[in-house]
Amino acid sequence: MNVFQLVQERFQQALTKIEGAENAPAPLARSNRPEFGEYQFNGAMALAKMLKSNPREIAGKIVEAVELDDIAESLDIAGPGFINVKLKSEWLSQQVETALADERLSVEKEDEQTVVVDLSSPNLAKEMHVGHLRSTIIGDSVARVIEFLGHKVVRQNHMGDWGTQFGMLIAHLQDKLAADQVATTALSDLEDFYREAKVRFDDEEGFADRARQYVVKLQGGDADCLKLWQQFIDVSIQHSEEVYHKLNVKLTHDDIMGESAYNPMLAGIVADLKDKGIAVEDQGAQVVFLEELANKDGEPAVYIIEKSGGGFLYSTTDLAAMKYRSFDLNADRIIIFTDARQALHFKQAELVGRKGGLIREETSYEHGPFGMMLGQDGKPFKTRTGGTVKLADLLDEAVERAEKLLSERDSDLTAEEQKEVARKVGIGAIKYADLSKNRTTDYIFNWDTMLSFEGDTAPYLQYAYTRIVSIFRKANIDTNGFTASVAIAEAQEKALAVKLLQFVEAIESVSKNSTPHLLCSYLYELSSLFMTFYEACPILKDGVAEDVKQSRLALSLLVAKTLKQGLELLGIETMEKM
RNA sequence: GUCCCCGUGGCACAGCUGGAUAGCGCAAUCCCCUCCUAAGGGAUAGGUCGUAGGUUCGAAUCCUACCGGGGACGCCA
Repeated sequence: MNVFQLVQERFQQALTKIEGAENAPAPLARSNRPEFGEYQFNGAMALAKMLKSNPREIAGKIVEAVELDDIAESLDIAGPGFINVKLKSEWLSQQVETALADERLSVEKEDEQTVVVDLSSPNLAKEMHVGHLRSTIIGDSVARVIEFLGHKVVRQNHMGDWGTQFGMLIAHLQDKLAADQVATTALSDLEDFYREAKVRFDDEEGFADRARQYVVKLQGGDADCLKLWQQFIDVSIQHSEEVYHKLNVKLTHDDIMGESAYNPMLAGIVADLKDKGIAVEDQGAQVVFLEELANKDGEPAVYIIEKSGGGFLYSTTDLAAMKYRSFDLNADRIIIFTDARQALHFKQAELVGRKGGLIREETSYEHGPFGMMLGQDGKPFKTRTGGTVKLADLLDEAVERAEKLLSERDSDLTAEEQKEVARKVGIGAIKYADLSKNRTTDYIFNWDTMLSFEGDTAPYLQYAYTRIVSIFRKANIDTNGFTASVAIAEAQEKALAVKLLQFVEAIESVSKNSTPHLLCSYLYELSSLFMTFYEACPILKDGVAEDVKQSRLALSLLVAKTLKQGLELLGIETMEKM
């Protein structure tokens, strides 16, 4: 049950009964003040203008026409013509009871779509660093949400396993082998190996050309190259999977669909686009000129799909991926999470794909951009020694800090339990710090903010959850199958109930916009309202009437269930004690 | 040069299709643990929403210009 939608539909219906307003929009908003009720209809003002009438008069007509008696206790016209909807406590109580009895917490499934989510996509030539965090966890969360809403989600880890950098690595490895050095040792620290190769690529005469030749050989299926390449891939994938495990991300080996997987399609894509007259040869390379993105002088933008020396680029791979996802996987939506620098690339890719029939008309192609992580100095994030921060190290640090905090406080947890709690808190804090931001711009990485356990953080949400579980434990009541009749009386109870029913609104907007931060803020607000309720409305204390106690227990339990479900959709774990 | 993104209290951020007195967290000051876990609650202080125009009954939100920051723009991904 989506309350927002329900109320909006009722207003929409009401408008059809008013002459001249039959097709008018029905703008509804959530109220920001309790005295204005829970929802407000803002359409009267615009409508009054359209009908050349008085807005408050129009509002009066709408109030008369709208049928909300079953759910609203009052409809007030305020200010220039706002219609404030105050929901009935009895109705809210009943909705809470219904949601509590429903495994899905009253979240209905949507009509099933096939949604391809392209996430994480690390560059396998390097160890995962902090910059890979966003694509991985934002993609993971959005995929979970869409799945929860009843869709078929195909996760695709578009690993960077096929570009120029592998030619570079192979060339370097070849030289090391020729010099009788043990290659497996060299591979054990991929990061160093990559750095060495990169230095040679940038500085050493002739090395870059050799590297490029290796790429062509690799893409052409040369057996020796493939063998060396495989060595890098295996080491690197194993490393990524360790990180995913630590991060509690739902990505498996089966989700890997790296760039190399599209290799057999690349030549065909280019040939097809040439046949259709979309791609042409220019300066030795195969390119598509895009008039749609021309500058003021009429010069079209250029999208290169094959290099002058032969050899394909990530643009070619992305076109192949587009085709595969749209036609073979039958995707209704394709959502790609990468950093914002690639925005133009994906815009161009879509233009080319649409022209060339590489994507079905009904497939939506969406890029979910986000900013890069910067250091305090505003430059790309580095360690004190100048290296990039490894993602695995960041995660370990978070867990260590949580462990330290836990060991400093009184606790009835065993050492083992403490460790587990610290892991969930530490990892949760990092993920939440990132997921709760909507920035498409670059943002400053700060250890202390990211590893804070106070305020608007994951531990705050986890803490709210444990508090509720603790109440039930103390009262010796099983949460499984617990039901009670709910009777909302206090303001804090009502605010909490209203927020609880808005869970579906939150996750639907996450699905629609691919923005998990909306779920973060929802869960934070819910927790915050619970904390207020918890302070103001005693549950187990002496003097609380039995029916009130039962009602408050039910309300609390629905909060716990919503928090647990919501956090799970963010990929953040909960615990019974902390 | 062209295009894209961003500019909200000391810091870090929310503000959905324009709506009623711009929210939240850190940090600051002050309260609250014989009481369901103080990783908490309550209160105070702090903002001409980059600047200037425009559209509108109404603008942080839409439009234009400018300033400032970041990014992308043919053989990296």
